[in-house]
Amino acid sequence: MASRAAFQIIENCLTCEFRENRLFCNLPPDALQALQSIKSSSVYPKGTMLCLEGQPSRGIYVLCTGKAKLSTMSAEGRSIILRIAEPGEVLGLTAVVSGVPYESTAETLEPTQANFIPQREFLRFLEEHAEVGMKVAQQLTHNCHCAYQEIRSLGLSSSVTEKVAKLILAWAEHPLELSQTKPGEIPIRVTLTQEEIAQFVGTSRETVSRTLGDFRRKGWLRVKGATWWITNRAELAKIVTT
Amino acid sequence: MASRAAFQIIENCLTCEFRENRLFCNLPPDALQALQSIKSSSVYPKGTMLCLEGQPSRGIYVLCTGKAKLSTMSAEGRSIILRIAEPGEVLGLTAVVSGVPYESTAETLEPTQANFIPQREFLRFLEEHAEVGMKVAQQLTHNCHCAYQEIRSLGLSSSVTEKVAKLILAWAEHPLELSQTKPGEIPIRVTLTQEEIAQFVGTSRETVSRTLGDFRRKGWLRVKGATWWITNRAELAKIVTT
DNA sequence: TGCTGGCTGTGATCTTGATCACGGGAGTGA
DNA sequence: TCACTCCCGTGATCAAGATCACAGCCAGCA
Repeated sequence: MASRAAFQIIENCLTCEFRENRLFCNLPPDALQALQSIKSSSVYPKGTMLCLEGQPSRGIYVLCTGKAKLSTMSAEGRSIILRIAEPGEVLGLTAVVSGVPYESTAETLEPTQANFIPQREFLRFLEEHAEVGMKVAQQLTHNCHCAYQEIRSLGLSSSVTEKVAKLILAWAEHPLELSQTKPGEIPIRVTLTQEEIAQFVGTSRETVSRTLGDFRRKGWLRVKGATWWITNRAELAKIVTT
Repeated sequence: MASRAAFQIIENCLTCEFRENRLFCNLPPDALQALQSIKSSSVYPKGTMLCLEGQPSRGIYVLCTGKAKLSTMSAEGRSIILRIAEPGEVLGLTAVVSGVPYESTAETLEPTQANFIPQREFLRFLEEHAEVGMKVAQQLTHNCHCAYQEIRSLGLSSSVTEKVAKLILAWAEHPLELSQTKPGEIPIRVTLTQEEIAQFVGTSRETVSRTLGDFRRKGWLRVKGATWWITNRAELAKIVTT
């Protein structure tokens, strides 16, 4: 289960090899330099709560590696997953920008490196580097976009089967790189439990289990631990468009 | 049905009496002056489509008076309402900021005055007036906030009854000012049809009809055309918290 | 005056998926 | 090695709400 490669730590934003592909990190050199001096980088184990819904905002987190699930709860304690944040994304931005409590809970799904920037320092940084404002806007836009996707999924997809298929196909956009892959099979890494998938698509755990069982029985999917293989993408896609 | 008062037109942002209470309009004088020179103000009749989902973005609209419903469609043509935009809000911001097509359709629900600002001019304006970036961020934050609310409503509320009650109570936050109001009754103006309410809460028109009928029969609600009276707010609230 | 089209009320039926209940397997720590 | 705790699979039951079908109402209009 542990990854074979040692966990890679990114020391310095300026020399980070991923910087250019990432939503928030690709800043002009002077801004990066300033960012470097106010951030504090840490590695958090799986299951760490970076932000807690309803807590006063302390600052933002920029994900360097790993993933975090953002979720929100109802008064009764039921919860729903808003989205999975990827490296390069900023967490807690809405709270810090508008000076309100965190609007969602962020929990790491894997060991995750993140840069924390305290609220005051970040706001000052924002004032001094106006170009960063645009990046902030883009991250917020991305949040909105994901939220709208989720709304479409919850409100417009007719059946749970369709929603689950849609989710799996979305994952298939970023397939795993494996040496021993049969042609036509798409390997993906699934870090969510069935319970969490259920929270993502707004249904119950049992229904997800049944749906996945269905897909497997039809030969559209193979599951082994956290690694899944999509064995018939076309059929899955057919469900979604219907 | 027509309002007795003549439709009030706001000529000038600098002298606009509502400016201070509004999300986007309360800008520093020099920014306002610049805005004044690039905006073009119009009054649109009810039912005008200001933005169309999927169309390339041409610019943004700032609502001065009136309301607009923002909706999005699935591939099959079913549609869902994302939120109702109020005066002071900016429409089409995500599209213009990220340079992508409009993400939702905006349709006026009443005769509506709005300031249109073309994309290029707005982006230039944004560069030259860094303070505005913060307003943009706040509007985007608001969009996110509403989207998350909607997700909670769609994914976490157990019953349709609850969602409808929640919606009505949200409207009750901005009651109508009427001369002949009985004490304890909250008059509200409802510009949505039952079909649209159904799209808002993610259910069918018939179910909304039945639910409202239920509320009326229980004496919690009185309906006359577009004016409704909430006659028992406490009972409605009871449903929501359960 | 009557007609037309959009909105609303309501009955009957049928499907989906929630919920309860239980067993089984895999990892983990004492 | 044995509990113990998470996950996952699956059966049975049941209710909420989608869908179809139709009728009434009202405003606007010729």
